[in-house]
Order: sequence, then C-alpha cells, then structure tokens
Amino acid sequence: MAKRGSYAKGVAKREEILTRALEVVAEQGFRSASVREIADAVGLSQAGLLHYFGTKEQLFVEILRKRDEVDLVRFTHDPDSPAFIREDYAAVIEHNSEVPGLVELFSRMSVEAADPEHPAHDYFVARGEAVRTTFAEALRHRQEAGELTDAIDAETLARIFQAVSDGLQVQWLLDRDVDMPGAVGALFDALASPPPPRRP
Amino acid sequence: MAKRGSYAKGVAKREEILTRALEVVAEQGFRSASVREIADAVGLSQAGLLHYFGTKEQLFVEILRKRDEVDLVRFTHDPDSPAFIREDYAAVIEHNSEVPGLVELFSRMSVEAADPEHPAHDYFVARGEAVRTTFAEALRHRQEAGELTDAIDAETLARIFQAVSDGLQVQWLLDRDVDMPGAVGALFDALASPPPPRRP
DNA sequence: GTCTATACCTAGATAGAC
DNA sequence: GTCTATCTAGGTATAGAC
Repeated sequence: MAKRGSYAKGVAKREEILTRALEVVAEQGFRSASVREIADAVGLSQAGLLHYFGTKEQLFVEILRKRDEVDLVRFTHDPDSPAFIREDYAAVIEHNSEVPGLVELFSRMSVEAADPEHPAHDYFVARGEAVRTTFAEALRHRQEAGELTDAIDAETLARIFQAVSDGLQVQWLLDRDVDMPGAVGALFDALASPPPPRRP
Repeated sequence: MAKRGSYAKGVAKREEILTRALEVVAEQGFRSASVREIADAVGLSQAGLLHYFGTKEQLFVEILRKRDEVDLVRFTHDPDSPAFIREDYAAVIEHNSEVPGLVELFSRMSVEAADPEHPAHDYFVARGEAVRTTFAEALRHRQEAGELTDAIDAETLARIFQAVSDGLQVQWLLDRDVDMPGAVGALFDALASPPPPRRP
C-alpha cells in the first residue's frame, strides 16, 4: 500500500523537473541564472519550483548532479580499454560544445563554490576527486602499457587534464571557435611517447 | 596653466584608488564583490567611488587591468631567455597564490564576460590573445632550441598552458593545498624532451 | 569632488488560498 | 502540490546638498 502522503511521487516529480531543467539549460543557456527562469521553462511558478528544492543553490547543484549522472552512463565505457581516456574523454568534450548553458552553469558555480560555506562546495570537491581518481587510473594503465610518458606521475597528469578541460571551457565560452577536442587531443599526442634516451 | 576643472588630478586620483583597491582585493578577497565593499576599503562612499568609474563592471575591469599592468613590469624579463617561460611563468603562478581575492575576481569575471554584451568581454578576449601570443613566441623559441617537443605547435601549446593555469586556479580556489606551480612545472618537464626515435 | 539620502530594481524566500 | 501575492534584502545608480 502506498505510504501516507506518498512521497515516491514527489521524488518522481523532482526527477522529471530535473530532466526537463537539464534540457532547457543545455539548449537555451541559463542567462542570468534565476530560479524564475528555470521555473518558467519547466512550467512551474517560482514558488512551485522552490517547493521541491528549497533554495536556489540546491536546485542548481541538483541540475549539475543530474548532468553527471546522465553523462556517466552515456560516455563511460570500459576504463581498461585504450580508447577510454583518449576517445571517451574527447567525446565528453565534444558533447560539451553542444550544451553551452551547462558549461556556463558549471564554470560559474565552480568558482562561486570556492567558499567552504557555499552549498555547492562539497559537491565540487567530491566531483573533482572522483574525476581525478578515474582519470589517474586510466592514465596509469596507458603508462604501464608504454603508450604514455611516465615523465610525470598519473595523479599530477590527471589534475592537469582536469585543468585543461576546465580552462578550455572558459576560453570557449568567450570564443566559440576554440577547438576544445583538438587542443586536448594534441596534448595527449604530445605526451603519448615515452621519454627519449639521454642523447640519441 | 592648469586646465579648467583640471582633470589630470582626476586621473591621478583614479590611479590612486585602483592601486589601493588592488591591494585590498588581493589581501582580503572580494567576498560578495559589491561596490560598497571596495568603496569602504578605499575610504570612499559608494557614490563617491562610482563617480570615478561609472559602473560596477567598469570598476572591476579597471582593477584587473591595473593588476596586469603591475604584474607585467614585475614579472616580465627577457622573452628570449630560456628562463622566461619556465621561471617567469612559475613566478607569476606562485605569486597568484598570495592574492586569492584577485584570482577569484579574475576567474569569476572571465566566466561572466562570456556574454558579448558584457562590459568586460572585450578585455578578456584581448587579454587572452595577448597572453597566448607572448607565450607562443617564447615556446617557439624553446622548440627551435630543441628544448621542447615540437610534436605540438606553439599556438596550441600556448592555449593549453593558458587553460592549465586558469583551470588550476579554480582547483586551487576550491582547495588551497593544490600545488599550482608544481603541476605546471611537471607538465613543462614532461614536454621538455624532443620526441623519441620510433623504436629505441 | 564627495557625501547623504533615496529611488528603483531584481531576486529569493514565505504566507496563505485553493 | 501549486499558485498568487507579498515581504525582505541587497545592490546599483542617481539627485541634490555641502
């Protein structure tokens, strides 16, 4: 029997809102990032929307979480395959250029969340760690296979790749002609060889 | 004879305000980035400050310009020397970790300025181009000297280094333990060798 | 040139009807 | 659960006195 005040329904509605919000932000950007605009877009009043998410920041973090969730199943294949880091990563970056609003939301919030008191702070810290861990592992495999320089440790390299992709996003927001996948691919290639003998 | 309404004085005062604002933001951060806070800090009323700068955005762009100006004379040595890119760049990054407020201001505004209508848009576009041009030239010299891989062209590499430093700043804002100069140095080292022979 | 005071706006949060 | 209406806060910009 359904619970009193059945709140499975509330959860489902939340998910529905998030999915819709994700589409809207992706397509139309998020302009001034007001709750009201998201509310209009998902077909609710501002108060109606806040009923589900409490505060503005919580709403936006949830949108980013939902994005991660969707991207994860969409883009993650076998982390052990050689294609994982090179191709899947490129695919994510390529995909990002189709969702400028999400890139903007992400970039903006990641700076605002610098303050430890910010409601999104923990999200960004945890996400960063997760990303770097996954990356480092995949990179280490490539190093062990001799396909990637070991002149630099996998953890640092993971951090660098994270920085490159975040930094390129900012450049790209400023100028949509910036070729994000091209730049990342080029870096990857440049690092793809083992270090040379001291003197050939 | 001094001009009527002598405005050399106004310019001097502007400079004075900017210099002071730079110090204040560098040291104390810029919290919520309101005009009032800067005004308090430089010892003017909010209205008094806007008398000099017109709008909030203009004020903030001017602060960033002033920062560039100061850093330029402070950190730029001979662009032809081998130390230029490796050491001077590291010095700038090292210095940045002593001025968190400026890093935050810069990072935040660079995202907000994505909109072509934003008053700081042109500043960021021009600055990015200038940075990359300077970098690319220095990197090309290193390549020609055989000290840096030429598996990747200098322009792309310049873009990547820009992305790395912007991206690391965001990571560092989130977690002050991040070693920015260390990561950049490691990347530089990893790229420091020419590509190896096909099979040793 | 600088201040005080205030107008005005935007936006998030809340109360209460339905 | 959702809306309308309203409250409140905070911030920029401006008017006008000194």
